[in-house]
Amino acid sequence: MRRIDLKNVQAARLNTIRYINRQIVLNYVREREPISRAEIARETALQRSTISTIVDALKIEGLVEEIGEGESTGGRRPTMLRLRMAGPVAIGVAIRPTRIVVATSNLAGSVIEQEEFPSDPDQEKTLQLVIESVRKFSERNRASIEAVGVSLPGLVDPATGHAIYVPHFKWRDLPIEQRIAAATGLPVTIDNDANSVALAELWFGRPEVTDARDFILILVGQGVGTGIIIDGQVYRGERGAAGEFGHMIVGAEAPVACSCGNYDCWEAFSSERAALARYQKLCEQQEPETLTFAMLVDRALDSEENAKAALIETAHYLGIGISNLVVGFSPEVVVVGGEISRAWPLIEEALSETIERSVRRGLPSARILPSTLGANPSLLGSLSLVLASKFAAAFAA
Amino acid sequence: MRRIDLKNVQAARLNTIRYINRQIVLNYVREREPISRAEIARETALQRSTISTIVDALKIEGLVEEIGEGESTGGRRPTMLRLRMAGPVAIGVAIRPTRIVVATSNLAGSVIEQEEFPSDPDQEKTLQLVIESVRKFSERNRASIEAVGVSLPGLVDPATGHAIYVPHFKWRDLPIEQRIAAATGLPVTIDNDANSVALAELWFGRPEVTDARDFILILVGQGVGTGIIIDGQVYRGERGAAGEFGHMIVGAEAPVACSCGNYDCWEAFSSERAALARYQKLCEQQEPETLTFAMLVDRALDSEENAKAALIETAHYLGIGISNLVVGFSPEVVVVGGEISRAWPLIEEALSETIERSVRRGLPSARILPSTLGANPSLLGSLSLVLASKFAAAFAA
DNA sequence: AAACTTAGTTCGCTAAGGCAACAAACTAAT
DNA sequence: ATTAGTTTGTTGCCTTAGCGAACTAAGTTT
Repeated sequence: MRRIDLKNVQAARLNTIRYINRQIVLNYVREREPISRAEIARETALQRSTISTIVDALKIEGLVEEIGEGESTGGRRPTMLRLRMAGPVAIGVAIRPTRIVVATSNLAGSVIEQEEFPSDPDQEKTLQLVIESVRKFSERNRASIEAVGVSLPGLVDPATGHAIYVPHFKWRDLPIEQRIAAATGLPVTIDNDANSVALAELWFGRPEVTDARDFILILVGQGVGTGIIIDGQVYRGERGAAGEFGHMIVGAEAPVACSCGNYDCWEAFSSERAALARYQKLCEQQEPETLTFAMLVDRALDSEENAKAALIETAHYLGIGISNLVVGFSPEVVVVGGEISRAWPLIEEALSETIERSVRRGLPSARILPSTLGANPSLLGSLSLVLASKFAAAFAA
Repeated sequence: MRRIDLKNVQAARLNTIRYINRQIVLNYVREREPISRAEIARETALQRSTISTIVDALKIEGLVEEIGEGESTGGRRPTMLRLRMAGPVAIGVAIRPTRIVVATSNLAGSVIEQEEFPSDPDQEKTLQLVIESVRKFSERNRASIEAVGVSLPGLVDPATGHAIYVPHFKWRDLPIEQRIAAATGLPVTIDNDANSVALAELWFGRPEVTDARDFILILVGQGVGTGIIIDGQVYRGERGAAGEFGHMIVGAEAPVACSCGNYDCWEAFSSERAALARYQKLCEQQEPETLTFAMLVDRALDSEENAKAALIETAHYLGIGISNLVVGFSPEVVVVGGEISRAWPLIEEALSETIERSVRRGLPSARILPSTLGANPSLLGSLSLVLASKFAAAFAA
């Protein structure tokens, strides 16, 4: 029941019907593999002959492959289908404050080759490092690589391909999409890291998340980012500014300054930097500046009291912001991503406690879950920018 | 770029293509009337022959009519089309705390006949009054009336057709959709009043609003309701609980109790009841209990100082809640509806002042506009429940 | 008056799903 | 072991609906 947007709508052509059904069949193969033609026909109520024609086309395109026969249920045994596993199809570039990760993956999102290197303070040098790495992977897999996805820790306009403002690198209005596309000859998609990770959760997360049509991802890192999924797509709001919840005011006198310079933003209370600052303060005797957040989590998991206290206080503030979002969106799920999710057993209680406070008279409360995307969520996010576009619906209304 | 929901998706059939194009053509006629077949063909890039076939079908269905010829642009003069104006097609029922309005309208949402009567404290009697009124209109327009829309001031589950909880009437889990449908033999759609009014703004509001894909409607009445439009559709969240922003905590010691009994909800600070309580307090000498909010607005417009002060303080709290929502959703527009919008010149400053406070570093701020739906927004809302379903896209992904 | 233009219709063509029939391959009962 | 019944996948003809070209109607411009 969506209002048709006449400015963007595409009328249906004769091939539209085939395109729609092709995407549906492709998604059945992706989500229910291994699956037979006959079962897809039963589920979609399309004719078996129609499914066969579509599967033939998907096989020729290299998206789907047959993997032998399944069990008989009283008749001829079905031919089982799955996504084609071999061959890298996407390159993902995760630009993070200190380190940059570039990798190739197959259709299912499994990483095939991966490379990691530190960023350079100089904008041009960092960009050149990225371009060289992408070019290397692309040349090694001529023909099979179709596109590049790039995730950035900052404000991004995916429509124009410009990085509007990336605090850590002090990038302003950098046309990074065009730069990489021109240098590699490949199509490039860029997005904010939180949006990318939200997309990765939507397509490659645990079932509770991928089954949800509406959820919110909180990405805790140097800052705090949010990615909002509504009706199975990233919600951007006007000028892509939705998701800038990191700058919600949740108090005063935060332990560190926000990336925007203020001391009252949610990010200044809940980021990895905030947790580290709390730990430094608790320890009094000076901890070295080189202490990373990963090390802090390790110490907390080793039951070091100060480390645990710093994390729990950070989780408390994280919870305050989450409760604001839950009241607003009534999402099915809230996913917390970033290094902090490794410490889930320690912080879970502090998180849910704060959120319970905001549960009001019978309104459903969302489930709070840690991310399951592993050590490099923003890499999977950047890959998702490419992979999701192959499976998503780009049709109608 | 939406993820396909395999549990709800409908595969495309041969007639899907026709249905999609039919809805597109219908919406061109609605939004751009008067318009010719040839112009629709140019805009959609469909063949003139295709448009002609579709328009013929729409004429036979009684949705579209010809209204003579337009101006020549150097060749044969075009035949202009518009929505069929004659004949009521929808019945709308706006159930409000004190009065109930029932009306018929044509396809364009113009009210044709209208009836208003007070509600009865008894649940069954009120329901019987509504059913009798609907039946009268329906019998008077045999054949042409297609469906009934009902808007309610409370928690509603449009999926099951139950009024979950309507505070003013103390209705709990009332299957009102089935009751009216059974008694009148017509299809019935129900929804929350704020959602219905948001839908009316989306389809029948001023251009700044109907052109927006994302906006928020704030409906100020006995309570404060919110309707959220995202990507041209009502966002409901899990179990339809999105839009219950009225229960956001924005302070303590509100002038009146919220419908939920608490004194810290946004609704308790910003509703018509809150404004009346403020006025009573300012006047000290007892104002009669029968003073309505409409009278308060009239007095304020007559420059009575106490009335103005009560409204401005109410607007101040209204603004606090709105700024929370703006930060979260980054909508293009926020529309304020209800009696209070009549006092716009008085409250505009108080509203925008509060909202400016929350505008952070370059993030776009939404435009705040009064509703233009007239004296009975929830009536137009209930009619929209029927009319929108005729024009909306119910296809694909 | 002749040459263009634009609008709307007619008619055969093509793409793609529907449907029925059929062969292949299996299970289960006699 | 034979026969009957199921399930899968394919083949070929039918129908739907957009495409495109040709045609008529009705205007404007030179």
